[in-house]
Amino acid sequence: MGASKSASFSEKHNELASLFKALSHPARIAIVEYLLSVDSCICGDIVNELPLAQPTISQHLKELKNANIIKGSIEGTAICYCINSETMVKIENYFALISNALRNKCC
Amino acid sequence: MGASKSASFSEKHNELASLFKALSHPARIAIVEYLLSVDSCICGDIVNELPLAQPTISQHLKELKNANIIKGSIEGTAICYCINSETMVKIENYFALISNALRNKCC
DNA sequence: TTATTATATCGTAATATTGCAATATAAAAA
DNA sequence: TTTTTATATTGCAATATTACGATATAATAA
Repeated sequence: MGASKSASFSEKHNELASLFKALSHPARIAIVEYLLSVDSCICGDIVNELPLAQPTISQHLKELKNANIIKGSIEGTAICYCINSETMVKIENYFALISNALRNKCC
Repeated sequence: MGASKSASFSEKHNELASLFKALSHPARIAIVEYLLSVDSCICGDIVNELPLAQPTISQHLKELKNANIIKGSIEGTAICYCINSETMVKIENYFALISNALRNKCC
């Protein structure tokens, strides 16, 4: 048989896994960090920042958008992408919870 | 052509992506949360906790171990797995950094 | 020694991801 | 309108992941 027994797992576990999957490619990490590094959200030059062809970047942006990690809004001809801080805080809180739980452990 | 242009990206971006890739499957999230839920690290019963065959779980454990998300030590016949809190704190700090950077943004 | 028990590895089929050329779409500029 | 510019979609080849049966390994129990 093959991939994806996701139906066997809880909604919560699947959602978390999807979030991390969106961040599981160096190009997508690079996009997130690039969006963090620029002052405003006025983008449209992500294609020139990465060593990938335009369709590939478009695909990565789509995955980040589907995972709610970035938001995109039409700005004339270009599309303005920026990071969805809500999602970032959500992930931060998850790990805060984890490392808090770990503080009461031996190991 | 096909997958993985990872050589084109920075070491840092590849490392982060690998970490998130290790967490990008619901079974591996379930393993992490199970390890968090048990009091001690005495495990060996992860196989009974998940709806997957033993070789599949062994494979997932290997990936989590390779990513330094869990640690395993031999405990007689069984192997005792537990979460590597250092790595968890590392990820937590990364997102703290991100949401901190986002506080100075408009969007 | 011979079970038994727990985990790992191998081999392989099913499926998913990645990357890009070609092409489509859609808005602004000429 | 036609051209230009920016982004999205399609189709497909290369590659990676997922899952598991069969089997190997390694430690303890009988």
